Amino acid sequence: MLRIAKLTDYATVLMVRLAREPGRCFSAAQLADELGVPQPTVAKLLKHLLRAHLLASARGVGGGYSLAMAPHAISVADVVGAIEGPLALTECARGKGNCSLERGCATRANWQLINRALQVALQAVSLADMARPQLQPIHVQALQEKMP
Amino acid sequence: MLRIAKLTDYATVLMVRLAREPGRCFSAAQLADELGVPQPTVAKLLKHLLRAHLLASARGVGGGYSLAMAPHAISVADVVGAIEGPLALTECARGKGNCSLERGCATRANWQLINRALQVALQAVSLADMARPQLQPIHVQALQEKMP
DNA sequence: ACTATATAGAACCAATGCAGTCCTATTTAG
DNA sequence: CTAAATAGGACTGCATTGGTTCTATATAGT
Repeated sequence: MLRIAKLTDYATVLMVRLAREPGRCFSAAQLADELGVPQPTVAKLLKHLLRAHLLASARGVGGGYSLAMAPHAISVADVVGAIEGPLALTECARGKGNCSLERGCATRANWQLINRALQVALQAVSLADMARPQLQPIHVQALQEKMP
Repeated sequence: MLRIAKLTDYATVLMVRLAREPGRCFSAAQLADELGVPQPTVAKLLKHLLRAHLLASARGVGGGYSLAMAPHAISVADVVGAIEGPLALTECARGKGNCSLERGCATRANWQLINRALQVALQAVSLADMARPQLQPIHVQALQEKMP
């Protein structure tokens, strides 16, 4: 398992579609029709992505959504984060010790490192990359430099 | 989000505990008591881990569980896989196209690569590593060689 | 042989979270 | 002024998960 939510999956597909024509403005109905996903669901996702500042919107007739940044400046991590919130594999990985195991739980610090590795992996892939038919192998090297 | 299940978290804590004394045999009650997790829950997890061949068991009086392999030979990916099943971030990542987007979904192949990167990251960390107080930074380099 | 202590495996229940819908503003081009 | 859009909620049915319980089986010690 360890799967992302289905809605998050849709969101990435949406974003990749937008990334193929970065300037253009798409209405929710248009995207829903094109991707074969129900219109209300698409609309909801677009709102979420907007609030995360990944999209720009235009209201009224002829309005719609477009990318807020260049495709290469938006990562998969951004999209996942916008829909699912901050990445936290384990309960304790997001601070606030509501972990019943607290004392003697030596695995915590290690989970945070794994967490970080995952995040770096998702950040390494941009929408521009995803829009390409076949991505280059992901290079999560040099993790040390990115570590605090 | 993108979190592992709470039970999976428990499972790793259990396995790390066993990894600290690889030879020793622990009963479910013993582990439950030591970790502060309800006994039935611990028992269930141990059964799952057993079926995945990560543990060996001994029935009867004085019985219990112990690691089936050396701590360095069991990875976090093994433990996660034993509890949550095979890793598949997206619906389409696990074959069988029950993905409504099918046609024109160029993101699929790319998700599979991300998937793979994650798996490699989890496989790179063993129970022996987790048992250490502070893990070395994860090196998911040379991903190409591991790719088919 | 009998009993206490374990695991083996399955069935079961409650609750949380998620996918999806709907409704009511608000904005804007024509 | 109207039609076409987004903005932002609230709401609901369902699936998954966390957790329990029950029965069967194996084994060490007496």
